[in-house]
Amino acid sequence: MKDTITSLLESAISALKHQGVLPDDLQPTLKVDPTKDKAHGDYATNLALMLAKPAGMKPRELAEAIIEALPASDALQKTDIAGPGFINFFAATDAAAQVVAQVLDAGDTFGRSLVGQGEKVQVEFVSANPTGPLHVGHGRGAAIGDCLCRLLEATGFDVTREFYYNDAGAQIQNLARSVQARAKNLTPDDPSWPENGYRGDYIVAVASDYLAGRTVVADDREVTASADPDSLSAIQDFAVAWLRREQDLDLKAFGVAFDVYFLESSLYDDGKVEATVKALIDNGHTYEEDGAVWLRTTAFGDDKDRVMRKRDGGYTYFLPDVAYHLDKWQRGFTSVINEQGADHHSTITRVRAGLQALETGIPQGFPDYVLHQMVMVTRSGVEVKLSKRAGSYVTIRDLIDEVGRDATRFFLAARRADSQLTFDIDLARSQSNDNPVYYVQYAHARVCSMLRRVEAGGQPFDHALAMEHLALLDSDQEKAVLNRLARYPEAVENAAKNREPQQIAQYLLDLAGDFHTCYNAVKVMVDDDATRNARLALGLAARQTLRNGLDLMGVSAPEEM
RNA sequence: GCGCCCGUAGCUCAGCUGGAUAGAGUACCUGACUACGAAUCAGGUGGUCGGAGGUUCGAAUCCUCCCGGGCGCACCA
Repeated sequence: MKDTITSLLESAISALKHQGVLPDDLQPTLKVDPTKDKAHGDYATNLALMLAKPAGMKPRELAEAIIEALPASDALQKTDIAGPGFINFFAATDAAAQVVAQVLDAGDTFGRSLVGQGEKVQVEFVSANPTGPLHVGHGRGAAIGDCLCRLLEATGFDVTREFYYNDAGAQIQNLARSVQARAKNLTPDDPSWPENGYRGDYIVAVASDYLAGRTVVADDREVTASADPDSLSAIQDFAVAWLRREQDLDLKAFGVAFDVYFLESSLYDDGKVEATVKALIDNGHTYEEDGAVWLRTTAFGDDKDRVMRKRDGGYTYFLPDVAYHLDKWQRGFTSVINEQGADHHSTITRVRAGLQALETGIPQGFPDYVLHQMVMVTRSGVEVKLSKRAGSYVTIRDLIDEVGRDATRFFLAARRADSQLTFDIDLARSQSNDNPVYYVQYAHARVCSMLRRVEAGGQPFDHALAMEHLALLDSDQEKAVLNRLARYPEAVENAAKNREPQQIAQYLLDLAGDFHTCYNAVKVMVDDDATRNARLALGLAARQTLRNGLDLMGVSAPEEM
């Protein structure tokens, strides 16, 4: 519908150019938007307002000229000029209703497109170090990152999900010491408890499995415990595998899976860190000062230079980061999105500067970032502090257990990534029926229920008959649903392009709202075969679209609730 | 002090990259199940879009400066 109007406007413009009303060199960008108020028709354009000045005419006069020049079309019922010079388009009912046929024909593929043209995209998200169960911040990253991947897949990209972690740094040694202390029956209150040791209960479980000689299998590793409480390195190997497995289970419960697990230590093992250092030095972007080697990141937009090799000979964290992103580029990912917490935002400039200093032709904006702001969790009106070390943080598993996977995923992905989020556990748990996700799922279940009912009543849905009578869908409520359905493909494309999963959540709430309103206003189970089947078809199209949208969010579409 | 993000109804948040009278949910009032599922719907109360300037036909949206909040600012990761 939108495309039809756009092409009509294009011919109108060229006609007006021909008549000399508009200057020949004018190249207006056409903007046709769905209207908010149905009194303004179905679609509107601000074209006359945009062109009034270059044309030297009053907006309303120009709008009249444009309408005059518009070719005749069956798709339009009428056009109007409104307000300061908007042109409103009223779609002919049978043309608008064709979207029902489109949705039912396309089925699961409705809304999918090929705009990505098979381009490889890598999305790195969660990337938690294996020192504890995933917390709610990781959950937000998982929900947003996975939804982003689904959106990119739906728009024709070839997506790789990647999880990056460090199994060798200071935090991992701290983990090993904490497990060892538990294995030796120490508690965090003990004077010889490791400084800043991990206090969480899971450390007790790791220690007990270690002493029992258990074998743990994670997605990317398998380790059998040696049970020797004095071997710190054996404890470390086991603890890392144990927590990787724990995180795998968290992610599985959340419905998120990764294609690649990438180890920071492999960058050292494969000589990639050394190679990166050498390239940076060879390119002349480094200097020595105070016994350390610095990278001149200020040459690439940073506000101060950064140490890359410490006085003790070790590397700072950002060097492997640069080597890692060079590796991504070399693996053929020209498009890389990093989804991470906003507390890491300062690495963006640094990593990009390091990549530029390598002078390998990597574009300045590589990689892309989607940052999510902090999640504050409240219980009984009091903030629950997120702290791995304290061991009292809210895990993603807690939330799934308390409010369910669907609600948790929807809640965490339904808000803009760059605004802070308050997750009120009491509200999510005690009033879970008020959660928006149920509103959307209920709309889906309602259509399923109708379908069951007509089949049980011996009047099953007649697709061919429905398609002949789609023009009967002419009430305001039905038109609202039709318009909403027609906008779904664009919503998916926009959400993917803008990297904003919450736009899908918003769309689903809008569609469910339109549907519920229609359901209450227009009875489907009527005697007239043509009317009943046309209305059922509308319901089925809504159900299909709800299902497709929920799938993009990794949320189920139940047939009954 | 410097940098990034945010500030929209009592509360939780949308607002389709500049459009028409700023919208949902929740909370609080009024109504609708002897019709398809009331986990729903219809109506009402509730706003100086943090503030002040600017850009233009038009600003919650873009620019500048303030105010307020969050997060960063290591030879930690």
